[in-house]
Amino acid sequence: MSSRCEQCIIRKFNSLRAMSKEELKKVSDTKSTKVIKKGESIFEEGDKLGGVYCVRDGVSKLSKLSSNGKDQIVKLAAKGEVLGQRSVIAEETANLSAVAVNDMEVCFIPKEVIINSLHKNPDFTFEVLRHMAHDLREADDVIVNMSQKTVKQRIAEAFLYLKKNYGEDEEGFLLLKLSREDIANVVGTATESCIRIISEFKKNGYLKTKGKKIGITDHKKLQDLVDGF
Amino acid sequence: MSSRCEQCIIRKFNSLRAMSKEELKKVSDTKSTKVIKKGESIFEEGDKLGGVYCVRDGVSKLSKLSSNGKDQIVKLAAKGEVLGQRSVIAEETANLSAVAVNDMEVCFIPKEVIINSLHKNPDFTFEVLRHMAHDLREADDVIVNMSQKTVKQRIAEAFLYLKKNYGEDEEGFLLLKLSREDIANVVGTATESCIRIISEFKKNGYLKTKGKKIGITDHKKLQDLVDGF
DNA sequence: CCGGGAACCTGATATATATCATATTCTTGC
DNA sequence: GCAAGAATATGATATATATCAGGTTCCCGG
Repeated sequence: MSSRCEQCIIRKFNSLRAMSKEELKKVSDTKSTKVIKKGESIFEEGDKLGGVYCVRDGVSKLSKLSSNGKDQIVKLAAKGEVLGQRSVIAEETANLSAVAVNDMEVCFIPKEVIINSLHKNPDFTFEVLRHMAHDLREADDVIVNMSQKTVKQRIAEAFLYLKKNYGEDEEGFLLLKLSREDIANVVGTATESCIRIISEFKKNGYLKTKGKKIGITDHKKLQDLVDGF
Repeated sequence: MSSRCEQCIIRKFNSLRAMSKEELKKVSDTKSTKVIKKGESIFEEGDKLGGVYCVRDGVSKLSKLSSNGKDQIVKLAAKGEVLGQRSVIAEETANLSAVAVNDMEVCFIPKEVIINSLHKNPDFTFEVLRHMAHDLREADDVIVNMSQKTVKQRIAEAFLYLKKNYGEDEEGFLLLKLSREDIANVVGTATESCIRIISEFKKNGYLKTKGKKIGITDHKKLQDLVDGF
């Protein structure tokens, strides 16, 4: 259960890989592993975070409650991603809530260890910076999509994204199972609209369903839709 | 015209302030100052940037062309801000275009100098990181606003933002003069819709105009609108 | 295996916003 | 100071999407 960070393969995928042996030892000695069940939250918008969370398994949705009472999902974070980094660096309370989409296992790393390395190890700092630069680009792209694409296009794009990032099973169904409500909250639309469009895609032969599972049957048509044809 | 960075007051407002004396000297020796006239671009989406641009005067709009042919303005950058940093750090081509909203003066700093400092000076790297963390938070907030607020709310918010960040003259007109089209592109709506809503706000007594100048006459009402009343 | 609650689905209708068309007003170069 | 083009304004209409209301299906705990 509580293995050593030095051996942890997850680390290879995030900025922790730029840490020195000693730093990793420090992290490993102070970290604690937590199991988060589906639907539970890791932290909430407004929380003061005492550290960051390294995702070992499962997927988390990062969302923010709007004044109209709806939750906007800003990002999905899977294995290898580090949550709470931005807030710790900016010394602000959390701007987003992190809720488990399925059962998760995360490692909590106290912020002191991270901050210490940020001040002493330029390689690590630079690595964190590179990741954040990447996140910022993605966020900018989301802004453009949100304001310039139709709901239909955004839903099509969401499915392509889910396929690309989380894959599908042997039968061609998406591995990451999101509720229609979650998809609606990613895309920024009403749940009913989302359901309606999924039905339409099914009728058109772009998607298939089996129980709650959803699979892509016409990748190209979805892509064309996103590109505006 | 071409003054020394060591004396430049602008620097106080951005991450360059964390540079050492020697680093600043290096920047100053390699930088070049450029004048950009209103409407001209500093760089375009897709350009390979050879360095970053430190804004000494004027305001730039950072925008991205969507597949539907519309320009979405993602951010406005004024005196003290550094443009192109994200692309240089991520070693990617520019994701956004930077166009001058009014006459500008910028300093071009070759990327080698920046990258060199990023690898050697943890204070500087951390400072850049903090700025980027801040930008990322703002971007996340924009995503939520874009998808959850009405056009009317977003326009109201835009005016409050312009007042807060760029101020107003003695008569109460906004100092930063944006065209209706630009405002529409910030907010992500059609120019006609934007004009219509501005007219409505004028009729309601929230705004006043004089030629192309726009002023806020009822701050509270606009704020209430944004908050959903 | 059954009952009940949650998730999903569909229809009718309301509403916000985009689009198209045209008029008016500014602004800028000559 | 005027002509011409750009920016602003406004009306009519189309369309996408939200909202409300009532279903059906799924799935889990007992």
